[in-house]
Amino acid sequence: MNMAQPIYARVKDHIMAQIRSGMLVAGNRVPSENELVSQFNISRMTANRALRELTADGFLARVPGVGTFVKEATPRSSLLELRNIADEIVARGHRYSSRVEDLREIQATPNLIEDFELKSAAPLFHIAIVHEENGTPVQLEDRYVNPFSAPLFLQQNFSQQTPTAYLLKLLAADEVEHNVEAIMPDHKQQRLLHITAHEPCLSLHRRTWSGGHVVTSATLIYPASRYALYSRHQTTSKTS
Amino acid sequence: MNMAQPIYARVKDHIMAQIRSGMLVAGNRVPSENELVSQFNISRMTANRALRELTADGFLARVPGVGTFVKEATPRSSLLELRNIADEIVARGHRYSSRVEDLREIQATPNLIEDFELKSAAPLFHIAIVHEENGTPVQLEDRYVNPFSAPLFLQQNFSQQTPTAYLLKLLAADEVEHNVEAIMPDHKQQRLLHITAHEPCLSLHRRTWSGGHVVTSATLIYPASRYALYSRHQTTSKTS
DNA sequence: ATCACTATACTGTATATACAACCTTATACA
DNA sequence: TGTATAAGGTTGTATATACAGTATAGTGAT
Repeated sequence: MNMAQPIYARVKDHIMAQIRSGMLVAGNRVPSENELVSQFNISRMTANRALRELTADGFLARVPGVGTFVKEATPRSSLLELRNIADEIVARGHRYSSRVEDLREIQATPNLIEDFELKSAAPLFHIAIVHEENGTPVQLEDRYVNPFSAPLFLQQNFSQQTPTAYLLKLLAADEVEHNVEAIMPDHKQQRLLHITAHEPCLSLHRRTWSGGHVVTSATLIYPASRYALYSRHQTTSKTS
Repeated sequence: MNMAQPIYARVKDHIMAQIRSGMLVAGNRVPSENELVSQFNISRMTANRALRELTADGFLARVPGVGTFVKEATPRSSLLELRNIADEIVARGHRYSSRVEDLREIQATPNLIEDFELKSAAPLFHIAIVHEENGTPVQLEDRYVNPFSAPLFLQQNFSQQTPTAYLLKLLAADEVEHNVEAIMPDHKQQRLLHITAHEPCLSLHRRTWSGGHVVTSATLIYPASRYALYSRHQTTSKTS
């Protein structure tokens, strides 16, 4: 086979494209192995590999004797990694949108002076942006950025590209600090997230260093009913 | 095949056991597919599946024309390290105490069957324990344990040693999954944690694997006013 | 000594075939 | 009507075979 992509990968892409486009949603049945055999003129083992790998990736669920089905996409954000929420939403096959609520230069408050390890008040960039999944607000991002690290920050079009994506492209993160709390959002936050007064939220505060300086400090607020933070990783294998 | 475990899984276990025991360390070469064929009297496709899946799991790296090698285990730190809350409290110079609220064998519910990757209902061990710092409840631990992994779990004295400490001593964790949410605790949880009705809590759900099996599944509830999750770590490579 | 070629080992993919286990539905029988 | 049985579709696993692509070691000719 002298193809750019192996057949099983093309079958995987074909199914993922249908999931991402919304043609297949959670609970829907995907073609059986034999149906894929007829559809693509491939062998059953190739179809099996495509479905098996998508199952291992968590997108499908298989039931012996019954069929293969699209799994529920649980909205959750990766915890330890710096990932772009827009990518996460699109990867679930959902629609991403955002509203920029504020974007300007401000003067560092005492709290921010501490956050950015400054010696005295200095200008910082600030952005407030609401990230939406299928039109529903799922994250309120309140971010401050060091002007020396990203001098062109204010000129970016953040309806095209999230602040995270821009900063990741611009700078390599050397060090990351996370602090996670459960909070009751204030009135303004409730309004921006379209939630009621009694819904708790996750507050993820993250500082990122690059080249020994604090590049950005962000508070990400997730409504509890719509989002969770997730991580799964292997640990160093040691027996002693 | 009327075996308890499929052949490819046994080959995977065989290799993982060597990695865990230290017989194979990072950089070492593992047997080639044809060597596994001779060693186990299996077909090459079965050997291929074992090595391919271990590669997808991140334990091995394969180089066409050369061989298959044990990959460097990248320790991903911290927020979510398996730490013993008693040690943390003592490390702060405070007094640790605990109250065991429940400790017995139960039958797996559908949710637990999924959590533990079981095929059908089976017995599991359960413990509910409140951890206290200077007499104030700071964590409610609701944990289920696989009896095959820790058969003597129910006989332990958990006022002397936390479940986490016992399990860590008994088993090496290969993989850990975390899910963090903000919740409003129910009445029972409020009572156990001595908090009022309007205080949000962090809910940290953690599953731990050892030797390819889910060893334990725990939900840790922290009152927002008394605890936050924190991590700070260096990143070796740029995250995309 | 250098280069080209060959043999060999290894991974990667694809197919055809086979059998087991499981589930649902239809059918036959009591 | 109710129950057993059969049939067919589904996933899960295992094997034998084939060919392509890659890396390395060795061989031989120049």
